[in-house]
Amino acid sequence: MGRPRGPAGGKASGAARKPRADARRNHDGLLEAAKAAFAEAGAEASLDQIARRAGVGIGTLYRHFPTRDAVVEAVYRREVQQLADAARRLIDSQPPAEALRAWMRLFIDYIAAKKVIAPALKSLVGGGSALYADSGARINEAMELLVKRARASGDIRPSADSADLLRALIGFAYVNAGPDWEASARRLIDLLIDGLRSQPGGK
Amino acid sequence: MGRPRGPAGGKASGAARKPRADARRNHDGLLEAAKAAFAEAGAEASLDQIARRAGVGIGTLYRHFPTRDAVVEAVYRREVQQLADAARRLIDSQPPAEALRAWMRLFIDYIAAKKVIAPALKSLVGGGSALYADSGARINEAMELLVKRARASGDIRPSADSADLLRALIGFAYVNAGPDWEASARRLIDLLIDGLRSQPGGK
DNA sequence: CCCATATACGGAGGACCCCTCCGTTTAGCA
DNA sequence: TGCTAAACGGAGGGGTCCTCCGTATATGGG
Repeated sequence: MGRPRGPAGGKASGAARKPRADARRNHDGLLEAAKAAFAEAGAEASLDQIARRAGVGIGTLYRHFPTRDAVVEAVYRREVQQLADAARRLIDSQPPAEALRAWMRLFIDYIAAKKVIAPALKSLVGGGSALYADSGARINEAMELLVKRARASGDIRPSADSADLLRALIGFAYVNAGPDWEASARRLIDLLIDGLRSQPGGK
Repeated sequence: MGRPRGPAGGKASGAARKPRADARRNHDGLLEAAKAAFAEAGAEASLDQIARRAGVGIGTLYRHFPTRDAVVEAVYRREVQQLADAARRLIDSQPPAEALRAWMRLFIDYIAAKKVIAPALKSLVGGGSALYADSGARINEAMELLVKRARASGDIRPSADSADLLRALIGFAYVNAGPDWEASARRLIDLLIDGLRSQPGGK
């Protein structure tokens, strides 16, 4: 049958075709619209509305993002990356336990600014869809790095577990309503840090 | 004109009529069906299905419970009451800080058994509908009682705040997925207690 | 016992949501 | 420029929550 004649050209396998220009444009537009919609309406924002806002059909949205979770994940991948990077910065600029505290506070600030991130993280620590695995892993690594350093330096008890702390942090952040929730979360972080500094079961 | 002739009789205002027998029957049946449905399918169980299961129309369900939250609230009011009562029992049987720890663990056990309770409590600590106010208040009181005693006895730091701790507890409970979540929640409770026993900011 | 009427019932239907499917349009290589 | 693979878009199916209103019935005074 001869070689294929279409623009698909050769490249049997391996490098995928470069996406079409309109596809890329729509992809970006959808992300922008989703980001805005989530910030306004929380993670419950309707996908139909997001598509309309981006000026594309709902079908287009679903081709780019197979499920609503995929939209959320895509929107916040970048934010999560920033959060993870911050951990490395903090660890270089202050004592391990303080870096841990500072990062946890930063985490809370992030949730406050973009509430959508919380459900995404919940699925990390829980049984949610595997789509969040990537972002989740980054956060996990950041937390683990901070905890390891603090443990190694003797700042916190040796039994400190990074997964536990992450759960706690997500929990604090999840209860994100009421005028006082941010302050409350910060107090709770301080309480955890104090607990970590004391001896287990000690007075 | 004259005075009303129907069975409504006089009683212009004040004591409401006794509800009709069929109404009471349906109310109970709906609660039973809802309890079962929530236990099986979690808090997301469909109201249409609950109505069908109870053998009544969806309209009947909505007359008895104006919103889905009202159904959840009604179902779990009793469980919440038990939890609140447990606080009083615990406080009489062990030292204040230990009573606090034991109650927090009990709370986690409750969530594990009936996941539906969690969203209800979230709305307490957050901005949810006022329908949960009643159950929420009971839990709040229980926590406050425990914290006050422990503070008064000097077991925990004077700055301990019961609302903060309740937030934390709800947060731990909310992240209720993964095989390890209960154990993790218990470790975190211990960590909080250790923090509460230490001096703020102290080593 | 009967019957008038307040009370309760039930489900069709509206508004919204998520997601699928497929006929139509278009970008971009040859 | 022509043609084909890629991308588009929205109708529509199945689901949810909740409202509305015509119909049925429990109940207590006469």
